[in-house]
Amino acid sequence: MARIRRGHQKIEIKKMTNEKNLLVTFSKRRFGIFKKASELSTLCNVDVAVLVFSPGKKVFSFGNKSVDSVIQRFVNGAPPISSGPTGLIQAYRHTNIRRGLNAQLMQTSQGLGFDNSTTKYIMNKDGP
Amino acid sequence: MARIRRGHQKIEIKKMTNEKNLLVTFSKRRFGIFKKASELSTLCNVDVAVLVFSPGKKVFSFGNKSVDSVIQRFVNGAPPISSGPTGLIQAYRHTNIRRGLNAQLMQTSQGLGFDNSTTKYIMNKDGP
DNA sequence: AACTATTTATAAGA
DNA sequence: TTCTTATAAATAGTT
Repeated sequence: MARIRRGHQKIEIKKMTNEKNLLVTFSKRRFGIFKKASELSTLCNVDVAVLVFSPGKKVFSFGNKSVDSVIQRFVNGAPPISSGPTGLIQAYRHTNIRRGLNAQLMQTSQGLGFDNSTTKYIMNKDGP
Repeated sequence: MARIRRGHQKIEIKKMTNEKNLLVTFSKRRFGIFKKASELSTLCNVDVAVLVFSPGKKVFSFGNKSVDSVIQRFVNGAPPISSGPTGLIQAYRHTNIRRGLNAQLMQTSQGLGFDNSTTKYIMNKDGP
């Protein structure tokens, strides 16, 4: 058939309204991120973990090692606190203190719907 | 100058040997993943967290919310265990049980240096 | 699920 | 290290 192809358009980075497209896009992009994470891990010989919650509230994760070991390494800036009613939360606490500001700024950028071309991404960075 | 451009080549996905290139690539790709994660989060209105350890052993993280809140949501399949000498590890334990196989398979694929064109990515998936 | 036009990421270079 | 740009890779819309 002699149908003229209109080409594939770029999309705006904002919440997708079409639920069917959203689900397809979610799958494609989730796969894409996991692949990129895998490549980064291999190329640079570093540990990477990615956690993604689906629209259906399932959780998908990727890690070059087990996700749990990477998370544990992440949390390890804080020695595990093994008592108290909110033990797990407390275990994260002191890393939270150091990451708090950046985390907030990052969230703010997100909230404003930041723009590829001009906005700098603000990233958490923490280390020994 | 009349230098002929040789063009930019694709690279193999294996550990980079040139340390300088590795560091540049690490920075670029880390940024790329964080951007992708941000887009996924916005487009599909889902929670995402990414943890990356640098070659210099620093940890970089991205989350649409605070990384900690996303990790906590991830771990929440298991009620926090707040006692014992390895409290934090125990808190992860029962999610580990369900994710163990996939995590191992994924790691195996990594170890074999898997190939874009043929290998299927095996991803962790867990949910209620 | 598979196909392509287009957009986006990025390897190499400046 | 930050910018440029040619090529490779991801992906939006379609089939």
